[in-house]
Amino acid sequence: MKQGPEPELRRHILDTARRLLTSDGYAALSMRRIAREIGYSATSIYLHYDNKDQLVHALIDEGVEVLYTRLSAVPVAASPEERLAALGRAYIEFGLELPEYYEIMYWLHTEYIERYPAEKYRKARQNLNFFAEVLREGSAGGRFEDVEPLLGATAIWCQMHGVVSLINSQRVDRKLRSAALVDEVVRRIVQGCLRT
Amino acid sequence: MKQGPEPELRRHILDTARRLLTSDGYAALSMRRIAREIGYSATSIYLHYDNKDQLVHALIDEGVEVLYTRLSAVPVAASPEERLAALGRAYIEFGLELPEYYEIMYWLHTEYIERYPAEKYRKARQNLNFFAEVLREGSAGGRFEDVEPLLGATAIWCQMHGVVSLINSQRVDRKLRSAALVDEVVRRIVQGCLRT
Amino acid sequence: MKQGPEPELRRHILDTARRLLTSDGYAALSMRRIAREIGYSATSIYLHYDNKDQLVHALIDEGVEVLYTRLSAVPVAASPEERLAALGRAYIEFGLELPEYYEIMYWLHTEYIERYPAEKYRKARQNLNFFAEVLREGSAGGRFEDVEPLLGATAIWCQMHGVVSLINSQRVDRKLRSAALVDEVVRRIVQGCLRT
Amino acid sequence: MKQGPEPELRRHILDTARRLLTSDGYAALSMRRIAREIGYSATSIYLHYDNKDQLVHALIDEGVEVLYTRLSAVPVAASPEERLAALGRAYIEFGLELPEYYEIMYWLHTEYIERYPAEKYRKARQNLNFFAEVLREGSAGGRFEDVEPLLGATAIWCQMHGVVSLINSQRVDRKLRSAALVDEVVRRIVQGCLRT
DNA sequence: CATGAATGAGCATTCATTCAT
DNA sequence: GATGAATGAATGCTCATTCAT
Repeated sequence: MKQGPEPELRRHILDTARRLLTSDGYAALSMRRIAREIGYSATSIYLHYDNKDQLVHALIDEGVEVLYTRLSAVPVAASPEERLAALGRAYIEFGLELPEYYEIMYWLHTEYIERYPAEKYRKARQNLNFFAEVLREGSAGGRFEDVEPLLGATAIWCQMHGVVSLINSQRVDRKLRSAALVDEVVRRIVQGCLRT
Repeated sequence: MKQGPEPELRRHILDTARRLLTSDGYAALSMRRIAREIGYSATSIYLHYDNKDQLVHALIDEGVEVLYTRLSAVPVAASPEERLAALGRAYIEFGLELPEYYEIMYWLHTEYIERYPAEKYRKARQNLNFFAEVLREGSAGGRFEDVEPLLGATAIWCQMHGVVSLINSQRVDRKLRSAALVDEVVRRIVQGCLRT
Repeated sequence: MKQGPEPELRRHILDTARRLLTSDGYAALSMRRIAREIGYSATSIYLHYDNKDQLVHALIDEGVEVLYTRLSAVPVAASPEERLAALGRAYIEFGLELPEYYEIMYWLHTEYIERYPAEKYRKARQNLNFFAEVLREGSAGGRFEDVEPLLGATAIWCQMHGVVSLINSQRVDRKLRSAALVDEVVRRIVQGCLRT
Repeated sequence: MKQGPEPELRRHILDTARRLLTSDGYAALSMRRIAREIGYSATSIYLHYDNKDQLVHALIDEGVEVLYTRLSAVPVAASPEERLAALGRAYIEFGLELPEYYEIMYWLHTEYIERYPAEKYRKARQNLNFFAEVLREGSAGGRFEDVEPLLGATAIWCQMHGVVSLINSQRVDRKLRSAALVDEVVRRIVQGCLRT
């Protein structure tokens, strides 16, 4: 990957790529289209990214990074329940507020994931640890059911990813307010952990 | 949409399209590839579907239909909890066993959703009713928390869609067995409904 | 390879390709360029040839075929010397009169040869047999030196290919008449075989 | 052409160009690839060569030069036959041992020949004189047939060029050993000159 | 019912070259 | 001497679609 001291255009490229992806869908993410949009020749993009793969990977990288930053910023809480709720809410809000960052991580077909460097992949998984950790705490404190942390965290991930994914693709009944759905999902995330 | 008296080829087209989609990915879903695969000319497909949109819509229709059939076949159960678990399991199994039916509904949908006829869209929503119904029952019987049924059903949908989606796109840690994750998700679906 | 009953355009394509190759060189042999030249869209060429490789192979095929036809047409002769001279002259004349057929067989880089079907390759070699055969005859009759026929034929091939190649690429001194050079080469071909 | 006081980079450029040409074929001979390979920017090459034409011409120049040096180094011999054989062998060995020097003179030449300066062209012809000279000697001494020296030399050139060309492009039957073919060609070169 | 012929638009990528620094 | 940024043109190839038959 190239890494010049001129990151302006790189930013422009990434932002435009993201905008295109969310506004016009997967098919709009073409080198030519991005170039046209930023008013440069298609060739110019190749001055900053060796090929489309690397550009897409850069997009994914940023998504992973931003999510990590957001989860890191979740303040400590009085109880595991509260912390879990806060983390879940942070994840979901990230997905809803920055769909252009979120969707690139999930919309893109497996083909891009296959070529995604294993090392970065591991970093992406790190975000799950926030959840595994709080499950461990809650479990140790006796408040949460004893469930294998990775398993529990992944199940919670399913809930969070599901709600972000359905809302962003506008599949949720219009009669429902998104905020209400998010609240309910968060409530179910926590309740699903409690010892019965 | 055209509706000739020769449904054999239509079947052949849809099946092939689905097979291509899951075997070779999104990019393989082209009129030409389908035609080549079934041994007909590309033009022939247009005798049965006006354009690619309509073909894709037909694929989605079938997915909705098959899911409906599966959910309808879930037997009555002794308790709302059991019925809910059975319904959830049925949904998830549908998504995992027939990814070629499931993915086209959610993965491709996003690009075709705008052009998807509103009337069919409503029919797709019907599948949510199975879940809203059992929530109503459980709530009436005092076992379930009192939650607005559509809201609760949608939250459950998030859980189911999330797990299907993450497993099928192979994003779940390989250390986890899919079956275990599904069990945990189902468990959390039920527990999320219980009165506390 | 496609093989429709509509060979007109195929002919047009092949002829144009050959003309371009000899007039404007290797780089002019592009699908788009051919298309532009024949007044069709680039896509149309793909209706007749699956890809560029197959088109080029078709060009080579025809060259091999025409050469074979010409060598076959060389009449029987009174002596091996005369037959050898006639064969050599036929080969060289083929190369000089139909450079567009000859050059495609030799100019094109090895990359095309690597993908050339082995079976056709063998057929191309067949043309060497005409020469091996007459060497065998001459040797049996005691007129020619005893040299392994394949070896001798290949050495003669070098002479023929060399003269065609140098004349066609205009490397021969302008003071020399081509006809004189060809005569001299043919003379040397025969004399190189004679028993000393 | 530019002529700076820094010939190191020029050397580096030419060597790399040649290496690329023989290792990865014709298509690899691009300014960008050369630049990448030597670790300089593409622009830098233009400090030493006005354009690709001039670079290629420089490559050809060197080929002509090296061949001249090799032919010059052929020691005097007892007889014209021996000297002719030695010269022929030297030419062929040059072509086979240094294909990166030889091929650029003949393979690429065709596309660049039109723009090759006439003055250099004449120098290239000089190499033919070695052969014309020995023909003259042999003829004077009565051992060789009386053939116009330029004509004879050119005919011999055809033989040498043919064998180098066919072997290097791997068109010779694998059953044949290159060394045997070269021997036979050299033998025929000499025999073709002898008075009968 | 079915097809072959045809096309314009699009794709990712590479190229030789220029120009300001 | 050297470079980064930039570009227009070109490449092989695929696509959805149309139309006359």
